[in-house]
Amino acid sequence: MMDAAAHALSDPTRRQILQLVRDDESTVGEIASNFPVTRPAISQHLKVLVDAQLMAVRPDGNRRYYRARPEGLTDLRAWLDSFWRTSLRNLKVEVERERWNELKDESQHRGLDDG
Amino acid sequence: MMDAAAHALSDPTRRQILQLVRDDESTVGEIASNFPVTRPAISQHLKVLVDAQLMAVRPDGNRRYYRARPEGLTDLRAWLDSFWRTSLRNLKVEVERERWNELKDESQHRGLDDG
DNA sequence: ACAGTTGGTTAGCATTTACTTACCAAGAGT
DNA sequence: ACTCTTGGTAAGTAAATGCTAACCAACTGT
Repeated sequence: MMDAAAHALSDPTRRQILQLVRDDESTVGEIASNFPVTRPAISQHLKVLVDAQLMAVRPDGNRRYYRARPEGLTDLRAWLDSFWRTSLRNLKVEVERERWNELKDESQHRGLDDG
Repeated sequence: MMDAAAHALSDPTRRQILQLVRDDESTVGEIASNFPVTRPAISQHLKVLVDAQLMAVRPDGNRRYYRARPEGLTDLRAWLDSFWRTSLRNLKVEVERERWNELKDESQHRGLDDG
């Protein structure tokens, strides 16, 4: 599920492909012309992206139009978001605890100085 | 930058490690005990995660406490969010255009039937 | 019918990756 | 001092990955 999406996004070329078709569908040739690698390489990347449900194909006669499929990112985004949120919350709680301890220390020192 | 984070997250074991230390820091041994692989393997995964800035270490005597570093996800999250949002917006626009064309067709047919 | 375009697939290659075993260094506890 | 615990590092290995060159299939336009 999410494994496929995470794996697909791990390659920089594949991320660039996604960005390239983000706003407009385009053919394999068009996509490949934007990269320093051969068309078969792009074709293989496209297969990975389609398998991961991050892209969809629309055959039209001779050509095949590829477009981005944002829904394919849902699971990964959910995971990332959940992780990010709780992790950050924990961090904040800890920082607050530290600050609290510092304040306690200060007041204790003040108490000693006064006594 | 983001490449390292994306690459680090592409491995399921590394994602599980992150989730494991999401709420509490823990030592290498503790982490490793949750996986079917040897401790050196975990150590290597931890190196990847730290290099990608997704984790931080706190040495304490003999042990090393690892914790998640959510800030390390900022760039990747931003990329994903931006991609997801604009891509989805484009999709919506297209669906609306299609629906519009359908409506136009319908009214044309009605016109023909009436004449 | 036939040449050109478009793009998926295969085989082979070099590199990377995830793993294990063996080893080593540093701190902890007796 | 010396042993045990903890964990990083190195070498080696099998599998996966990204690439190219060569090939093939399907559709296009003449």
